[in-house]
Amino acid sequence: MASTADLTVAERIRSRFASLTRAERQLADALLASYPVLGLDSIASVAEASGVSGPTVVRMAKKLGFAGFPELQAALRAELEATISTPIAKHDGWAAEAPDTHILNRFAEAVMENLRQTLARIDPKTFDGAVALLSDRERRIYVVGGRISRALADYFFTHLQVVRPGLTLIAPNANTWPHYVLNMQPGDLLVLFDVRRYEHDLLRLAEMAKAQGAVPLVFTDQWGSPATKHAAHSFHARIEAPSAWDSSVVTLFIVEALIAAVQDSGWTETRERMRSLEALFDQTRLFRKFV
Amino acid sequence: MASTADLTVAERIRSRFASLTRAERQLADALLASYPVLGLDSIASVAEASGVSGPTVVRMAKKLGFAGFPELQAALRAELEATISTPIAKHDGWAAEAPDTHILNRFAEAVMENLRQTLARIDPKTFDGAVALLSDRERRIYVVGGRISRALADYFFTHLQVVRPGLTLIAPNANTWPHYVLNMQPGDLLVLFDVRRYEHDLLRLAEMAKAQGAVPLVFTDQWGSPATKHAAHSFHARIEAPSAWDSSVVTLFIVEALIAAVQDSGWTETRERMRSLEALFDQTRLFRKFV
DNA sequence: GCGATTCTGAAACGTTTCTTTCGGGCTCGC
DNA sequence: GCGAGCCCGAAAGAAACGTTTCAGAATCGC
Repeated sequence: MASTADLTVAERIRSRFASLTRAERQLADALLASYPVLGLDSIASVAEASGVSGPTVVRMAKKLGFAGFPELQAALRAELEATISTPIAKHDGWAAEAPDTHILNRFAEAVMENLRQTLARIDPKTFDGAVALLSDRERRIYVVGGRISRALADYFFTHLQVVRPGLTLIAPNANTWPHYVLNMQPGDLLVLFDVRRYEHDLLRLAEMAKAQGAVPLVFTDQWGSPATKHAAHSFHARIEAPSAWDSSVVTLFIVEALIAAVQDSGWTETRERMRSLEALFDQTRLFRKFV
Repeated sequence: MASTADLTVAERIRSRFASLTRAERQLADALLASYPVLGLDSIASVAEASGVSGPTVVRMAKKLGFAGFPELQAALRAELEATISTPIAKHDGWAAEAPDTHILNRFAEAVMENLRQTLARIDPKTFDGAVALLSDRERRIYVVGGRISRALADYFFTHLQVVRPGLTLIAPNANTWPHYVLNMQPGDLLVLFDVRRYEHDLLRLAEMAKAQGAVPLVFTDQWGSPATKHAAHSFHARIEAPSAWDSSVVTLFIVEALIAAVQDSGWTETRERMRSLEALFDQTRLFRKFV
């Protein structure tokens, strides 16, 4: 059956339509009419939906070159997968002069796959919900991270601080955390970065904050920090990498996208704040004018 | 079950993710990663593909509000039928349930384009050269970043510190920088993060360090920090984003790939160091054992 | 630390599904 | 009109599938 190996099920049906019997044509019509979903159902369902008997379904599957009906279904699933989720990590995006096995290209492949799968998991409602919370100027925002994710927390804090007031970066030392909780008002946000290995203190902090009426918002990995149990919203970034460590690239992506969205939601204010910031920089002559 | 009756399977998974167990999360992740095709396969296949057991699949189906796995499959087929008529997401890898114009998808497009173009520009020789320098245990390494890129410098420092000794994170305050320069030996590395707007002090630091015999290594954007003039190697990450700020995602990508490469170059030593680190963590009981 | 609780997969079980058999029914040619 | 040959589905048999049970393992709370 090598000749038909790479044809789709639909193509096989059409090409052999002439040699099909009456009942088989009736079945073929039904399959093509609601393609490919009907073919993914059981034989009994397919048979009933197309008004033929079970054996007819099996016979046609064999006529089309399959060993049996399950093999036809497998072919349908394979088609579907190819149609729906073509990997974005096409090789054209790679460092062309390095071999495929170079760490750069292996890493690129992993990161693109992480991004693709993470996007498939993000619920836009979660995203928009988080944006709404972060945009609410009435709420203070506390930001905290773990050992590795502290840099991400720092990044988040630095950027959002430009967009809006009322931010606090919680110090790394867990001993001081109760002090922050003491100041939290109901409705305040606790933005918490926690990727494996999850830190117990962060879970405690989330619990304490929640008890105080604060709203936890968690950035974590695909497995999920235990703190997500208490979270109003949580973001799960896929972090796999060809390395002894996990990749934070996708988490950073989410952070940046969130900040961009918050910034959009109050753009006139943000613009004003950025202008003020520019003026302050000019005064301190911290930066060169331009390059 | 009326409340969840009209949710998609994907939505049900996401909304109940927090209440899933470890194995169930692993399964949920796999299902969403190749959604919806994987879920249309048999329990045995799903279980194997996601590395869990059959019973786990059944249990999760029930947790999601279905009578059993077949009912979940039926729901998937129904979804597929409903969406199959609409043109399938051309932009594979996007958040399929959000419109193309949603900030998430616009950001994803920008980041992937950044990654592609950056990879096309990276010379593997530069990369390998930097790896060789960073792997040389004879050289001390000083790490410094600008206002925004400080978080990246921090991240770089934290990870490389596990891989090898001899790292110093330079404090943000430029006043103290001459002290560090004073201690630099010829051959030492200065890893410098500088994206626009380029900071004059960082340029000065690079000049001073070079005069002392140190070797500057610069992470910057596509336009290039002025400090690249003095650099032994420089990495230009493309940083465009649909936002008022630049994206650091690709820079972080290069950082992680570099660290992975350095780690590979001295894996036996790295492994030993990581074990020691584990032991230290165990002693301080800073982390929970696992998920 | 040490029980109580929860989680998890191997194995057994019952069910559904797929396949084959086989005889009635239909078509077509003469 | 009549028989040969093909088509078709009911029913039985075979295989795969989904489900439940249960005991070991991991985790949690004290």
